Amino acid sequence: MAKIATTVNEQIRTAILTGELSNSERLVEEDLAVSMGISRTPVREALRRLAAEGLVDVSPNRGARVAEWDVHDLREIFDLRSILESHACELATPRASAAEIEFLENVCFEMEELAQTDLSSETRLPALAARNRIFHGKIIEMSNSTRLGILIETLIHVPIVMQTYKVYSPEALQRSLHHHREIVNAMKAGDEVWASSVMRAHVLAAREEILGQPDPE
Amino acid sequence: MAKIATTVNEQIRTAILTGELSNSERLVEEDLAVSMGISRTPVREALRRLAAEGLVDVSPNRGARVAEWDVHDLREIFDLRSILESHACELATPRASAAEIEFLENVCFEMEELAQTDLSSETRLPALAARNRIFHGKIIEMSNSTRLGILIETLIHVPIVMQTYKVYSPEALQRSLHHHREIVNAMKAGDEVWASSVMRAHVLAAREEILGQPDPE
DNA sequence: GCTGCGCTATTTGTATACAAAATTTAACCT
DNA sequence: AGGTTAAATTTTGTATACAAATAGCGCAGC
Repeated sequence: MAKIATTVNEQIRTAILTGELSNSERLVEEDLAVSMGISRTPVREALRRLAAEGLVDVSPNRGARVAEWDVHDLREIFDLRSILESHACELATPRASAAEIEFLENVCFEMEELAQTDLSSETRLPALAARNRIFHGKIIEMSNSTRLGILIETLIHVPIVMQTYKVYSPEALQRSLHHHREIVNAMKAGDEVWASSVMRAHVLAAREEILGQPDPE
Repeated sequence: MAKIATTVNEQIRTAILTGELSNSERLVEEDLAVSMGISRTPVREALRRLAAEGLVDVSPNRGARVAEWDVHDLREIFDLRSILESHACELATPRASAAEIEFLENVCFEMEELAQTDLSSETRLPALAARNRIFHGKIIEMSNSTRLGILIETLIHVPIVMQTYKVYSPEALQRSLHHHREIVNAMKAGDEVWASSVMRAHVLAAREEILGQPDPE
């Protein structure tokens, strides 16, 4: 069993994402350690990693709390995602191989199938969310920009992604799937402006679906 | 003496940035620890932090090495900076207060003064670089987007920034200063498209100045 | 000379111990 | 009673100890 710290990282992360650890709750190293039957050392490491991922806040000598996000934060995140993922599309389009296009089309097809089936939401939504991550991840990979991938990943770690499809209305889901198709079509046509524009719209649409109207401020 | 780990972090970082630790050199925890007269624990923590910042690579059970960047990496970084800093300008422009504009104008003025003086490069360049960081940092701060600031910061940690002005030709320096002025003017005019466009050009120009022509690949 | 094996020595990962700091609790003094 | 200070407790930060994994090295075999 290599790297307990990694396992711990996952455990704490899912605990946060599932809301098992409530917002701004204090994360006491010793408590977490004993509850997992390990020592504080790997817990400490995991907490620091999670801090780097933005899931917890740590203050010197005062420990870690689970991070808190307000609507403004989420808006920031979606704005940045819209910019960065759109850029990923732009980079990916001229590099896309036929095999990669086909792969993306397959994912599109699977998601469309899933959207039609009447499986109970408990099985359907995770399957959709997983395919969605694959779709977006593949494009980022195709962009061939390591740092871009890292930046997007740090943005995505934030919880909403988990619940994204839960709040999706049927119409929004349809629109989302159409966006995916359109992105692939644009890439197949080699039109990076088209592809990146659709991706930008795609993410911004998700933002509105989840956050509602832009806050006036 | 609070938080040795933070101190260590700084020490190792500057050691990397100054090239004191050569590229892809192995960073043995114990060695670093004894050379600093402390234990492995804070060194470990510092290394993980630096890994999160992208300055070192750590593999499980295999330790940390200082990260290596090739031209492709640097190109990626500048491209992303051009996008993100331009976005920062876009957000900052409608929010800019008169005082903030004045502050930026002051920084511009100081940099222009510095560029004219005949101080030896050893004192002039660091002063210019410092003002440059202040200028860009202020705009990011004005954008009021925490995450945007974090993303840009992780990109900037990479060494080139340190040497940026060293390789600047006099003409490039002049252009850079004019860009700064133009950005402030655009913000004063409340024209976020103008401001963000100049910023994008500003960063891309820096990219070319430092990296030369785009690699054909 | 080169490759593959196994051994030893380093080096990382985790646990535990102790010191410094912060938080909580209790007592104290107006 | 209210608020302030001072002890007591908890919690973090660092050091040390030990187990597991890796890397380096020599040697045999071809």
